[in-house]
Amino acid sequence: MLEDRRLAVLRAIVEDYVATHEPVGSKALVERHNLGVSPATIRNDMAALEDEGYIAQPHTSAGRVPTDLGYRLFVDRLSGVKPLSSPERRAIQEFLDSSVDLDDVMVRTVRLLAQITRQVALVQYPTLSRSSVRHIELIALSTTRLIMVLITDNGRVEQRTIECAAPISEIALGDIRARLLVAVSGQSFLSIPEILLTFSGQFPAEMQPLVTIIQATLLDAVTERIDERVVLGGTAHLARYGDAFPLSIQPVLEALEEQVVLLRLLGESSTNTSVTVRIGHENPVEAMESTSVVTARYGIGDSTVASLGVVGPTHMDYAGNIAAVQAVAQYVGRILGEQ
Amino acid sequence: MLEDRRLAVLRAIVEDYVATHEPVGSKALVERHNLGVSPATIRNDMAALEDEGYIAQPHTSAGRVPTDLGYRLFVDRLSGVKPLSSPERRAIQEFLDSSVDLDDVMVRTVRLLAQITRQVALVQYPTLSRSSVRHIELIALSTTRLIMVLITDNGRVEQRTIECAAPISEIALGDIRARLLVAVSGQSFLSIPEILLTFSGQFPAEMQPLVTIIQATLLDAVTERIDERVVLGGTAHLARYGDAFPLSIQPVLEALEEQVVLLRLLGESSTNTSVTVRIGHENPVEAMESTSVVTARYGIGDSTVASLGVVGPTHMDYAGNIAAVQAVAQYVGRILGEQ
DNA sequence: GTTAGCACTCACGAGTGCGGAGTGCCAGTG
DNA sequence: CACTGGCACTCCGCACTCGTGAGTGCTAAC
Repeated sequence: MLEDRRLAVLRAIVEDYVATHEPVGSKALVERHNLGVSPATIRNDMAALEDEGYIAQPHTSAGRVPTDLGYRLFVDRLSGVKPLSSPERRAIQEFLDSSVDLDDVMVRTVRLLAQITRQVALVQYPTLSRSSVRHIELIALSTTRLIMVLITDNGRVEQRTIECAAPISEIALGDIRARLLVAVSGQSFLSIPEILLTFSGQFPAEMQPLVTIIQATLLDAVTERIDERVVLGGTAHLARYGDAFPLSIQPVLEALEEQVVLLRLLGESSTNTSVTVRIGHENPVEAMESTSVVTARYGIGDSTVASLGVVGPTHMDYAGNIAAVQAVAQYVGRILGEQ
Repeated sequence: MLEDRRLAVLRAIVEDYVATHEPVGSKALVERHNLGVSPATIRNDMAALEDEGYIAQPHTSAGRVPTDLGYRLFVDRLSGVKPLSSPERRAIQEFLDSSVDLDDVMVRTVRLLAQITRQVALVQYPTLSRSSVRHIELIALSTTRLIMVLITDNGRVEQRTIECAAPISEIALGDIRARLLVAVSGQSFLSIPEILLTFSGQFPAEMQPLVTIIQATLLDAVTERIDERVVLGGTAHLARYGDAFPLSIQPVLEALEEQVVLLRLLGESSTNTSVTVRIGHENPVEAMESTSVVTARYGIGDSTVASLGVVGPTHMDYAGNIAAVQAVAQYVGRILGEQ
């Protein structure tokens, strides 16, 4: 009973603070929410909540502000996910349905997510590690330069240019291309390194330099670059909070320019729950100490393919963002499955 | 003589204002620059410059600030391009040399440009209109879905997925692929529409639906999407000027998320001079009224391929940015030519 | 054409005072 | 024992004042 009210107070504080971005006091709290008690009682609860570390006051005799821990409790225990309205759902579906290729799906998704959450959105390309090779192409661009194009079964296209020391023989290249196609076509990316182990044996000595460099490039493409691409959108939303945004947005913008950072933000989401929320210092990136990240995995069918999510200030609308991220992840998975 | 000093005064004002971001007064001016005259004289010149619209004062009895017109004159008449130091040049070369493919060149270029200018950088992909087709590939991903991959002679890869109403016949697809390859291979993008006019005639009636949709997609790819891609980097630099940045950075960030805007910023650069500078209201985009854009074209050999540039506040270091943009454009052209 | 002097303007910062929102504590009540 | 009303206290934020100084325009002299 008592515990219940404390939690209700925390919830009310978070809701008010998210709405106003201003420290919230006991009196305002009882006015806005109809908790059936007096401000004085609320103050006692607040004092307790502060002792436990869920809220804090910026300075003496100011209202209370939720701490990271407070948001954590709020997210874990209190907030029911509010489902999107059906017009919203229809809009998502229609918007994503009109995509023409994978790039387009990614770009549209990131825009959509940024727009409905009014936060910075991240969308990771389907990971290569779960994909298999649909086609591989080797094409000479000049006498010493060729391009390798790799097409996955879910429509992702990877390219690499290769610079050769010696002039490329068209015949040798055709030969390698044909045999490589047979060897890797339909194979999963994870099995490629093993397949390549014995691949170069079938070629005569004079072709070895070319075979070797092609092989190395392919190996590099299926290992090094796995999971690499993340698209980003809606950075303008960061500027929406004038000075209200904790500190400057510069370090945040800087961090968001690093693919590595984006991958870390998205990457380590747990697999058991559908949506992962990382609040403030819980983030694995230092510059993101004053932001929260909401991510979800999306997949084609049952297999997990990649993650997407949003980044915003810790005082974000968690319920809304969680719902949006979840819904968009669902739809993206569906779209990719359909195509 | 008199005119000369006026220009020198304008130059000094611009330089000081760019350095300090604070209105500059007559006394400070004679102290920092050794113009051989007294503050009073400078004041007369300032009054004249203000009448002509080159400078303005934020409020009565404050120092002067250059207007867009002032910057324009400064750029046109006064600033000598300061060449990059040779270590800088070497760094550029080395950094770009280690790129593995076109995507990589673009990403590295935008990072490099953002880093040396400390501004937002834009780099446009080589335009398709000047490219020709090196290879085209059609690959079935499922029974009703196929992917078209287009490879240009400068290593750019374009992809499109195609959804068919009826199941795709592998044999028909192979046939179309072979003939399409013969028809468009080596042809310039501009000539593709013409070539396609008579292309479908050689196929029997039952293959027409498939041929038609492939043809339409190819046509779409070589016309609609031409010039479309611009990469962006260094947005964090916008946040560097606290309140000093004219107004909020939000509209600027929003505008920079639109590919169309980026293309307009880059696109209309004049061809006769090597570098184009557009100052404040000279920009074709409303949200960019308080920013300046420095762009240059880069090309492989003599043919113009695309543009790159930087975006920053009007009070930017024009001489430095012009030099950097010019140098980077040169090196990118060289790298793309080499590969 | 240049300079020195002078009166004037006005943004800015420091200092002051006050109101109000908020708190903690304590004593009283069902 | 939990809740409430009351009270003293803190301290932020705002408005106001005022002195200072940088900067200007004008005029008269060189």
